Amino acid sequence: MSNRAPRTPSHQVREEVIRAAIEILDTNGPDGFTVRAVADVAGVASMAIYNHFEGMNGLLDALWKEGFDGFASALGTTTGNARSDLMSAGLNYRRYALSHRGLYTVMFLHTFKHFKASAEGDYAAAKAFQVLENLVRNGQREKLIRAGNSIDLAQLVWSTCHGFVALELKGENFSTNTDENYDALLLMLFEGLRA
Amino acid sequence: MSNRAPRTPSHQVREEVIRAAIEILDTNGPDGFTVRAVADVAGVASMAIYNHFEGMNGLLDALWKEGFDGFASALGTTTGNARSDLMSAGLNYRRYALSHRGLYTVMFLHTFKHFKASAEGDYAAAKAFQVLENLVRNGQREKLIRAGNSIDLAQLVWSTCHGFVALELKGENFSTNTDENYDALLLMLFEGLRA
DNA sequence: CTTCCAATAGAACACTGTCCTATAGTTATA
DNA sequence: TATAACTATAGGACAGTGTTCTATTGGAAG
Repeated sequence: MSNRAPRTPSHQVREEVIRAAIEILDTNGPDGFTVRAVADVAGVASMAIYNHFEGMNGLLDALWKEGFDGFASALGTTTGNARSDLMSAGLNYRRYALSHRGLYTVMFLHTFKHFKASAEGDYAAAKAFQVLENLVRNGQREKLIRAGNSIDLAQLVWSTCHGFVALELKGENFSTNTDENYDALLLMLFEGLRA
Repeated sequence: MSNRAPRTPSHQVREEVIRAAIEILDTNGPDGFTVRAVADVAGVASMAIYNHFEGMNGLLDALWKEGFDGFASALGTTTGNARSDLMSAGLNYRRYALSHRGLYTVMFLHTFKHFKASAEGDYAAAKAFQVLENLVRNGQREKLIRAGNSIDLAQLVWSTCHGFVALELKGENFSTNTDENYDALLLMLFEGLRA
């Protein structure tokens, strides 16, 4: 007879590992995020992380890519109205970050040991940024945002949203009514960038 | 005869350790930041970090406090003119962060394993935030900033500056002329918050 | 039914934070 | 000055890290 743990079908291992990794990061942050812990939660042998990814680094890169792809989707829900698209992008930025703490941690909040995003990872990040830049350009076309380098302006939007969310997730938020204050941040942003 | 390393005088050990810790964080970030590495760079036995601090956590807490104290000083250079005080606080925010990468990393950018700031650490952070809040209040008194909860408004200022700096230090800056774009960020901020 | 891929268990390595012990340099006190 | 108290040092130990290697065996394809 066999004492072995039941074998996870090959085609499920990868997604199980990613699901477990996100679960750990969502719940505990980077602290308990180890190869062995991820494998345990996934119900999979540690070696799976080396066979299906390239170790911890490869797993992080997969999370990075998944994170930025989802981020681009969350920001890019266009309705045609430039103003509401910009506003909802701002709101969705925070919404995505709060509902995907783990992925946002990998993308923006934590420096994982030895981790460096791959070329595809950088590309995914650049594509997410491009979504934002397009929104800015649409806003400029509609005279909602002032003229100027759209990359620079998009960077300002990104910085502003990220700063708020980063401090909120780190617990460095001294504001009491955080939701309303984020609305105020977005209004401030559009007021400060208007044509 | 003795093969031992020369002994560091007691009253110098603490500052040597802190100096070494900052040096490592400034140069390599959190990656090579280990008890043994800090001790080596400081020219001190590893045990010093346990005798003079409470291990790695205590060292991080000391850096946290030093960082926020310096931060408060950097932001709080008041000249009497509310407008220029606000503007220079914004500029000094980034200047401090860039010239104290290591401390800024401890304060805002990295989640160190098991680290939780002490009560005194939190107090130092709150005091630094208060400096910002006072600047906002002065701005409100001078009708440079709109009425409203000064804590919430200060949080917006902090978020905005932090977001830009965090992305810049993380290398997620797509803008070309970063210095000018930060100036634009501050102008956007004051435009968006004006009375 | 046989073959072959891959998921498993388990050991091993260097490196991490942490703690313990023993030694010896430094300082303070008698 | 001589003794005592303090503390910086060396070095080992432990449980966890990421990583790699081996051997076994479940399960799917032929």
